[in-house]
Amino acid sequence: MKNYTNALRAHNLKATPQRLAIINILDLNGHVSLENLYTQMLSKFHSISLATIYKNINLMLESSFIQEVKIPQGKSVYELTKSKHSHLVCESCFSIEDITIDLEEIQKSTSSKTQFQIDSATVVFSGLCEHCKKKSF
Amino acid sequence: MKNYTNALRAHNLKATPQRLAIINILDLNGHVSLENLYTQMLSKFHSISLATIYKNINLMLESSFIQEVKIPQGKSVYELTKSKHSHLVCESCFSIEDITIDLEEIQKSTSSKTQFQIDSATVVFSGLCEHCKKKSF
DNA sequence: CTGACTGCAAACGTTTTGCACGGTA
DNA sequence: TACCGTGCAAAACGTTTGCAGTCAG
Repeated sequence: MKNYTNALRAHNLKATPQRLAIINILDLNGHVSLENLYTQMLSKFHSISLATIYKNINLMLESSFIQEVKIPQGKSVYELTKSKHSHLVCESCFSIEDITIDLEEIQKSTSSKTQFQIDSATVVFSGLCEHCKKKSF
Repeated sequence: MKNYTNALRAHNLKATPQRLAIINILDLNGHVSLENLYTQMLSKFHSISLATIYKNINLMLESSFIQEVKIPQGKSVYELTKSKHSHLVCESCFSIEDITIDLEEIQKSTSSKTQFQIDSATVVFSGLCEHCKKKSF
């Protein structure tokens, strides 16, 4: 289990047990909704406050330690900030996978077509994951 | 000004003045946040209720008459449902442009790489619009 | 004329805030 | 020890609901 103490300090955040637990949950689960995170935190800290969760999520968002992923037809989930990637959302089991895609060409042609300067791209593909695709027959 | 009465009826929604006004605002503005919509509605219906706005937005979302666009770093906006397209969001003036891009290739290669069945794609490019790009020098 | 829609007020769920206490560095 | 962080309670928001009156079809 990776130790995130120094990573937190590098973002000027104290390494409290609650924070380390939040990060570990994100690390293990990949993508977690707030209510899911709260539920998991409750099993580790029986008196954890929702306010603490919110405060930490917001602090870690501000310092870009984590990122919010807005799901088109669902609730936001949070993930540790990692290298640029896109998401696949299963509309049946609501699982989320990371995927790396090359948008270079599209961004270039879009930029030149519109004169818009593109700094970042958010891409979410929705459909059925491998498992649910099979089940749907 | 296009008349949306029949379009509403086709979705089993009565063509009330409030609804027609909402639709016209979306039509004229392209993309509108809830608070912006409420403000604009207030100037036409001095006693419009926020509840009415919400009820109508939700009904029109359910019938796919309109769609929600979740903006990565901002509030959701609503738009009339039109042919498939993506969005360019200016992080300086917060304007939103529609754009059509071809994702065929990327979807195909992503599908075969992951075994994920892709049914739809949500793409938002963020950056600077033509106007703000010039101002930023 | 009847069911659907509106506006109001209240309820609800989610997120934020203030404060006293406790823990990290 | 000095802040920063936590937990609690209350407040602030955003959204939904119930209801009585009104309107579109």
